[in-house]
Amino acid sequence: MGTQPEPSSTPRTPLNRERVVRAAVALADDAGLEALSMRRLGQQLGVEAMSLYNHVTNKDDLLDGMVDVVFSEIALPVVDAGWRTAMRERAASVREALARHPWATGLMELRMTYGPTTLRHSEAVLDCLREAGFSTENATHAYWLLDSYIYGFAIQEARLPFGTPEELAEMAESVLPRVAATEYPRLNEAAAASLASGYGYTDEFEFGLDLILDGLERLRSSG
Amino acid sequence: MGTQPEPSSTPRTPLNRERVVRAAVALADDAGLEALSMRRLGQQLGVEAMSLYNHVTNKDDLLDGMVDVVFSEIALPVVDAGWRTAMRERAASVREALARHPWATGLMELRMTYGPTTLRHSEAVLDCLREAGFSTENATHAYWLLDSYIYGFAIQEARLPFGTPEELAEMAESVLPRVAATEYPRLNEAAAASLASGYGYTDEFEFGLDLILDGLERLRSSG
DNA sequence: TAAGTTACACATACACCGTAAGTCTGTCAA
DNA sequence: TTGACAGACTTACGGTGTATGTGTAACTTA
Repeated sequence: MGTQPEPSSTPRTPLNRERVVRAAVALADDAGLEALSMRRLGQQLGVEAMSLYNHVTNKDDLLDGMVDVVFSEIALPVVDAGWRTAMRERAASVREALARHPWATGLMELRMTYGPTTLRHSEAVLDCLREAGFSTENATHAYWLLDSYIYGFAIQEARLPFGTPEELAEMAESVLPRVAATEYPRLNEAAAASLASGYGYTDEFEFGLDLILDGLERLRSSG
Repeated sequence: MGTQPEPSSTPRTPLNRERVVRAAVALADDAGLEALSMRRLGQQLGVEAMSLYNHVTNKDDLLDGMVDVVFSEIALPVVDAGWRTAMRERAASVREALARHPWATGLMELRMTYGPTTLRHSEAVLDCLREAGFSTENATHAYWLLDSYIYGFAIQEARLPFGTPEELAEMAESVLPRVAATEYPRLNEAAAASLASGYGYTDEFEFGLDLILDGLERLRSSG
């Protein structure tokens, strides 16, 4: 091979779109979306900002790619297991993905990605419901309802500052007494009850999910 | 009164926080949130950008104020009418407010406003549910469930590009044939059905809402 | 009425942003 | 060897939020 290339001084790993997008996701994950600038991302990759534009047409394009990464982490529903567990698992999968990347909920609203990932996912969900006996209309209803609930829950979860029950307790102890008591008795009552029964987002999420699934089951078997 | 002030050359209306925030809301409403810059907002008010900082500590503070405006447009639940209609009307009110200001959903995630507006609202909702016979725990569940659904629905509604059935039809005609048919039969099927029955967001919203309210009613009367 | 204080619009300046445009360099094909 | 080309680099422009300092008109107090 004659003279080995012998990467004289810079052993540069060959940047590409995949690497750029993944680095962006990582950066947003642990520094927040507002910290994601082209210059800083370039820095993270050992490269000037403008070099990124060889692999990404735009910052918007980059953000689209990031959303796509998140969506690709969502498991497709498995029809064989029955529609109900399929929907339960899908819901959990979506929630986990959005919790893993809290910035994602903020992005989804703007960019609406009718890319193959999204389309395939929608198709799979609808197919699962139709196979289970839902009419076309009811399958659509069910999809809207479930997705609305899941996204809405994810947003609220991302918005609240406490992830663990301990954080919740700490927060409640410091904030509530000042605010509430006489003026907000119901809020106080609810907070106290939540504290008493080691409150957790997962339980809360599943409560609502099951209520919805119960309603959908009734819909399925009756119509 | 001697010499009337007689605003010699500049009859400046006396800027204040209220006016600044309202102008920001108006600007975001019809030019989009990304068009809202301090300079442009100042221009809109006939003032230099820096002058705004006499009434607003921050851009974040401004955004908080905007969110507060939106929340203040949401009607408090009226207990007398019964919990179900109270919750229905509240849901409609929230959805309308968020649809009026599509940028609001994008903001809510970040800033979490435990201001008096929000607290009072939460208190009223919880009180309504408790008065209707829900246990403390179930009232909390119900609140989470309803809010998640409403917010999630609002986001999806804001994300989709077609507001009217006509726009939907137009969109479907242009996009679907290219995408779907053999590869995405269920999506096609659903789209066709939606087109056939003059599809509308309000109907979709109320379907899910009623299903949830039914579930909650069962919860209330059983436990 | 005079002096002092305050409120608030303004101008300037800085660091950072996304990105258009052009240049330099290393690799591979002919 | 040479030519093409991919891709990283440099420079520059107009935009952003906002720290800092100045000027002025309106109120307060003596």
